[in-house]
Amino acid sequence: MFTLRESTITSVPPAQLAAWRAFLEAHAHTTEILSRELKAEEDLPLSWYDVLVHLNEADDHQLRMQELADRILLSKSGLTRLIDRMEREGLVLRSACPSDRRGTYAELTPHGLETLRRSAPTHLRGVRDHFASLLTEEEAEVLESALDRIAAAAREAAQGSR
Amino acid sequence: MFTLRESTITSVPPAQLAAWRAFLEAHAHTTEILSRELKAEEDLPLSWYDVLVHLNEADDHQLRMQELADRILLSKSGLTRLIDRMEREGLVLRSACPSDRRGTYAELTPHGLETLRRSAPTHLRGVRDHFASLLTEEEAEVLESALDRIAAAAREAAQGSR
DNA sequence: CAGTAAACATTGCAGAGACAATCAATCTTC
DNA sequence: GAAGATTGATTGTCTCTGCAATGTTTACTG
Repeated sequence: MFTLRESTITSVPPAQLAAWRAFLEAHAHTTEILSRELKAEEDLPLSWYDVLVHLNEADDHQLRMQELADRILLSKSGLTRLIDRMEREGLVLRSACPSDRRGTYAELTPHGLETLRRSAPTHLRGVRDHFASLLTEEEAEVLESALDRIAAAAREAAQGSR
Repeated sequence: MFTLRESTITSVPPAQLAAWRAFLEAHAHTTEILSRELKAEEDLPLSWYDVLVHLNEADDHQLRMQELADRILLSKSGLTRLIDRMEREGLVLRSACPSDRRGTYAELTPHGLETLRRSAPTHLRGVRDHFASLLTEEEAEVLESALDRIAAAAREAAQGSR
């Protein structure tokens, strides 16, 4: 009889499984805290901050909706609504893409830039206090390279199923 | 003049900031993929799987609502609705706590246990393929200890604000 | 160059979660 | 041991998100 317990077939080594669980816990807790702090101190949702950061890093402070959705890891429709809300508050604006009339740019406004500059210290302090300062230099390097590898693999795998 | 740029005051070292970004990316992509795979192959939401795992690990296959909510990192009301849905499908059931009549247990049913056993290989394979197999033994150990530390600190910090 | 296919963004809809208010039971304290 | 505070869970309501369908524009193909 070829009786094997399922757990034998698809097991994950204990150290790796523990790493996976720690990964989930750490993410849930840290993002929760950073989100609360940003909301409490700057009245800014973390998702808005994320949009501001990515637009600020882009050429001309603008990005195509599709591209921005990919970068902040949100669905297209999710981004449409998010930009709706932020546009209502004057943090971003939509502009037509001249070369492709289907396309739309989301663009940072001066008010959006100012909001980002005002909020960044709060967020960066949070990242430092709740994440960066708890890592040694060596650990940070290991995390970065290992997690980059994982993110890259996942991005490719996701591409296939989309 | 004591003019310091804000970024000087609250900066995060590049290696740590890169680690933070890789952390966010890796989490978003891997959970997305695992969730899709579990949904596609077992028609089970990841949040349901998570409940099944934690109940399975608990004594008598049951946990107080509060305790379960803490473990799966969900709000109390969120868990109430989640257990509603799972109870409707017969995967769990509610039972009264004998010692405290305010309390409610969520308890694994045989069908729930069977569903867990059926789904576990899919999930574990996903964790292995998209996470564990991409780490060396040393990396896994570093991740576990570093992320445990971060999770523990965040848990304490969150406790204060609740 | 006509006709189909693909890409971009938005909209309708429904699922899922958080917060605050509520109800019931237990604990505290005088 | 009664009044008030606290705890456990649920419910009402609102926000956010994803999926599928839609309208519009562009790209491909015979």
